[in-house]
Amino acid sequence: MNIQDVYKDLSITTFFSAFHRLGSSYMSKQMKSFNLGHGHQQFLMALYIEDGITQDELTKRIATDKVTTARAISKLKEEGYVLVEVDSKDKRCHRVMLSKKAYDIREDFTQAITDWQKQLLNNLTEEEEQVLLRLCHKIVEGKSE
Amino acid sequence: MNIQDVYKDLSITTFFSAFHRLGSSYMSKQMKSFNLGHGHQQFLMALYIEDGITQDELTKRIATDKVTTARAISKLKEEGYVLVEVDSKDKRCHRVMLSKKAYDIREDFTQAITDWQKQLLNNLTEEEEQVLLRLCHKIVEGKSE
DNA sequence: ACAATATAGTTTCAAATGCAACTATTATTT
DNA sequence: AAATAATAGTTGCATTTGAAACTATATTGT
Repeated sequence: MNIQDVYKDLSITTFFSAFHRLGSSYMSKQMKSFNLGHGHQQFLMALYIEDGITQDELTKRIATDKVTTARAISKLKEEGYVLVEVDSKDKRCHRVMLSKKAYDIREDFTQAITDWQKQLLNNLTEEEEQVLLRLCHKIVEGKSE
Repeated sequence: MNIQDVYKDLSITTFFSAFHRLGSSYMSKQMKSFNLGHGHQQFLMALYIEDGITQDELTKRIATDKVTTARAISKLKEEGYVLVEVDSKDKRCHRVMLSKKAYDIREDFTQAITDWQKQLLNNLTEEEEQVLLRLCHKIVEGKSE
């Protein structure tokens, strides 16, 4: 039984899970230098994209649980990467702001993600990579209405 | 800031993690009727594709940790879905065989996976879905040499 | 043949994650 | 305006998961 046969019936779910695990493992090591775990990566990324959003917005964008967000932000605060501030208009909302320290590591951090992506997708052409990203976007767009 | 902008800079890693989480959550509920968790799904799937492979082979195909495999198989055995047998030639290897019970649930089980896939990819055309699957295969092929 | 190395699997421990129940604040209904 | 419902976040508990160290068997090198 060759390798194509082995994977031929695997579902999308299995692929995504495998890619997630491989990425977690890789990023765990990379994030150690920032004193963070692989799970924090997405939160930093989302905040680089839009600084100052609330925990609830983070939860929605990352498609995770609010508990996970709360704990991730708590850790990021503890490590000095973010500041948390209660919204003046709606006191239920906590706004998360990136610190200087967070911007200081931005380049190294995004490089680590880029490196991982390159490694994971090394078998794809530039064009295929773009197609894959576009399909991912399209999947997400279908969910966010 | 509209939804496209929000996701426009997200990396492949973030997408895969989100898809994995969404799938885990969905499959957790589905797997309850089999007395299993979402993590067992991939092991059953791999065994339906090739019955009687060793734990080590399972670990490699699912791209997980051997600890995770050991525990998953232990649970599947406990629930009567598999039988484990020490290889006669190499006593280090444990071969995992599907039971009748495993084949009995096969249809319902694969249906659950199909349903999830449909739900996740509902925004994609049939053709796009095929492209996505093909790209996933290609990514994996690059890893397995 | 024996020592060193590699491989398959298990055990132990620590970290990540999710669900349910909770508090605090805001919005809606009557 | 008071009661009810909805929303944002937190806490506690249980489950899942992975890394490191371990045991048992097999392979390799001399």
